[in-house]
Amino acid sequence: MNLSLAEENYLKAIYHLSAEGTEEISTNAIAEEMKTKAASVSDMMRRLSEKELVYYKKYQGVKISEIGTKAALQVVRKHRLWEVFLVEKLKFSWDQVHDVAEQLEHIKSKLLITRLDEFLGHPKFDPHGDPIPDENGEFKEKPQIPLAETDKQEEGIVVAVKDTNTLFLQHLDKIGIYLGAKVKVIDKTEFDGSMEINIDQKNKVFISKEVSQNVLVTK
Amino acid sequence: MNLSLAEENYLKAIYHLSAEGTEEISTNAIAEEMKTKAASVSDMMRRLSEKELVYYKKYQGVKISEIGTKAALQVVRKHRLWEVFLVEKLKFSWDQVHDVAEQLEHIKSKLLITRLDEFLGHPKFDPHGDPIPDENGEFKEKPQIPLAETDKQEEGIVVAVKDTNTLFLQHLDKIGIYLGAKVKVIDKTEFDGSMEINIDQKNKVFISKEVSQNVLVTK
DNA sequence: ATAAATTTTTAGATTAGACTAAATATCACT
DNA sequence: AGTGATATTTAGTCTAATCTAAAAATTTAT
Repeated sequence: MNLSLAEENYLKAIYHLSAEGTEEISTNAIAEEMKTKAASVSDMMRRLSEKELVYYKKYQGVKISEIGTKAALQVVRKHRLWEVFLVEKLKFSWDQVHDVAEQLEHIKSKLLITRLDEFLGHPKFDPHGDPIPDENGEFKEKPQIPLAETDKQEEGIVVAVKDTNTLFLQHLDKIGIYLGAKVKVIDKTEFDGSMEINIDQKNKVFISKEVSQNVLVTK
Repeated sequence: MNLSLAEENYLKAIYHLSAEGTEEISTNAIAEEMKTKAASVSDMMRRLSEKELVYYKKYQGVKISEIGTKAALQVVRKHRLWEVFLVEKLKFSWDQVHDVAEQLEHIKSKLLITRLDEFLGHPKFDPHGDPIPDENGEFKEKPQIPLAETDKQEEGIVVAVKDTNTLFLQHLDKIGIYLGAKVKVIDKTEFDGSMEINIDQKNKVFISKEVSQNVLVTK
């Protein structure tokens, strides 16, 4: 199936919205995600529906189809492989990769992705800790829990962030939290949700609830 | 200046047509190069002219401007850097790179190109032997002469091809001619322009005039 | 259960880019 | 210089994607 850039972006948005909960996605939710207007979304849903990439009944929201999911996963795969390339080979920092990967994910070439995947050594996770689907769209999640839910004295490896907002990522850089960092909860304050943690058995830092809820770790 | 994909492609085409001879490019020549119709070209020339990327007088052909040249050279730079990446890092063959580089050249990110250039070790020539312009659009040609004009007993290194047609490149692969091959003219036949050459002091092959005119060498 | 608020869809315009057919310029030749 | 051939431009459509404003459906709240 040959999809336009806009179609790929809509599918990806719907896929992501589906992933985080409900199955039936509202027109407004998509409009917000895509930073466009509801009218444009309605229109596109009609077209995607004709191509059987989504199930769509007027006023009843939309649900991504099997083929739609396949297509979305291929875009996600490309996006995340490029992110690995940008960070590992071209030394981009966390907050620089997104916009560029957003463009690169639409390059159409099977061979390119096969070779890129090989070149990078078949990575299973991108620099934010998100899993990279394989050629068939299969992937497995790392079990991830918010740092906020980690108990005192417990340790974990930072594997992902929930919020990928640039300001947040820059804040993490500043504190010294990075992907793969080993963190240990030293102290937790119940009333404001803040905590004191130890990074790589070196730096001790205080982090707010906002931070601890958005940093995901594995044991 | 923010250019659309179509605008970039037109500028590149005009730039390439300018490079090989005349300054005033005809509407039809551009239409042929772009595999589109003359009417579409007229339309685009009007728009590029408004943006001062080309000088255009109705019925008098078009000439690329300074800013137009700068823009075209940046696209060429990106195209050729990506070609180096595809061939050297991802093991693409000569004839596989073009279509993909054609897409990659439109990715917009200054940082990406700076870093890619570094990663590749600031290459000066692409895999076809064509020079890669630097950030300012500067580059220098290797002195290149068609193999056809090389005298008997003379040697040269294959540095470029004139024709980048897929069938031609595949033919070269088959014969055993590649970029960087050391060739020596063993015999030349005047009446049909064919010649017998020696590749890397090993294989002896016969090549037609069509081939010898399109393979470029340096001494 | 009905009115008010909200969400979603439709209708109608707009823009970039391409196309065909028709009109107009230029060129080439006697 | 005039005419036929060729090249180029204009005019008018088309499609994908977007938008605003208006209409219609659904949800919420009294």
